Amino acid sequence: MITKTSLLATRALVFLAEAEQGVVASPRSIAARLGESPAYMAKVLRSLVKAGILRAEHGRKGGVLLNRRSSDVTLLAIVEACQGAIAGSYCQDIDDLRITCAFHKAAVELRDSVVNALSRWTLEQLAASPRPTKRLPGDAHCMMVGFAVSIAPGGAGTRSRSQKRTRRR
Amino acid sequence: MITKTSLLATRALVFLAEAEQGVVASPRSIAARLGESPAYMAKVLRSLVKAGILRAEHGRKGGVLLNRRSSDVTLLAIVEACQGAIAGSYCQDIDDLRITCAFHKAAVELRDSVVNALSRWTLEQLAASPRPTKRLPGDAHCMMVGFAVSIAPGGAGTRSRSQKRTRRR
DNA sequence: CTCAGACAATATTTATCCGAGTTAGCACAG
DNA sequence: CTGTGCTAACTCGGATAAATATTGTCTGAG
Repeated sequence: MITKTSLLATRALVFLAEAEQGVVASPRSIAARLGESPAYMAKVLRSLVKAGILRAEHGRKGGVLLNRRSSDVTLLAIVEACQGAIAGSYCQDIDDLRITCAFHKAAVELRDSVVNALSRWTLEQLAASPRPTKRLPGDAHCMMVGFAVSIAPGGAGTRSRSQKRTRRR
Repeated sequence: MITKTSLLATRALVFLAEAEQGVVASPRSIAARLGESPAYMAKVLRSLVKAGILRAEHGRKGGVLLNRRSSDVTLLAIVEACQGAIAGSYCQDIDDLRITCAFHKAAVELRDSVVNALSRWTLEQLAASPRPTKRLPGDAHCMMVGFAVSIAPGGAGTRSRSQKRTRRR
């Protein structure tokens, strides 16, 4: 539902939101800080620039920085920047729901639920509490911190490939 | 979000709900009626049997029939039968949300939104209004009727392969 | 450093196929 | 009328294949 790309984008944005205002960070430094692949990070950040969430600075000391206040960036905007628009409907968009099948109505309701849930959260809120406040029970890990857990349906916890390859600091 | 497999399962179940009570239908006949591939239909129906939504009858005149009242079958159960459990959370399941990061809280809220939206709809409701009541505007098509539309993010309408190959009646 | 892709690797979804087993229908011999 | 054998139509549990999507890398130009 939320892809690994969207999660990485969120983590990068939280990192930038926590940084000093106006600080320009390069994809390489963000990737190093988060323990992820620089090439992949660059790609993800590009889609955030394209969506207007980030602004890029060219040149030798270039990189990216937040283009809006973190209170103005919703989780919906982040997810849509990475995954594209939340599916409109499972029938084509039709204004008058009275004439559609019941399944269409259910699909619209589902989409609205997802959009509402994602819209309620902002980058500011995510950055205010970016990590667990205590040690998680058992061998649970927090994905915002960097141990990837499979989020496939019925997901079993596994290390992502990038985790295996990229040395964490 | 809702895969093509889940959609096909829903269409098959609506078909069975509309049929007479207790009627056993074979995958081949359901596939023919819905204009889909018999082999794929058989596979989809097997997962519904496994989930207890349908019951199978062996033998020459075998097939499937509803195992519960249609008012007791939720859209959530159908989707989970096909796609697996709606992702628990993007961190491992943790009861005490007070100690998790904000993103975890958002993820749990998102999952709950999806589960709630899907739980609100039953097979009975979907079967009560299985088709649009009027001709849809433009060249829009209803997926419950059988013209597949791409539901990928930013989806553009396309014919599914099975639609191209299987002659509709 | 960014950018815009192209490309590659991996994973998931869609779809088919197969052998073993179950059940019913039918032809035929007795 | 009964028993037998064959055939056909089904289920089941996977394995396999094709198509699509996601993750991740690379390159040249700026």
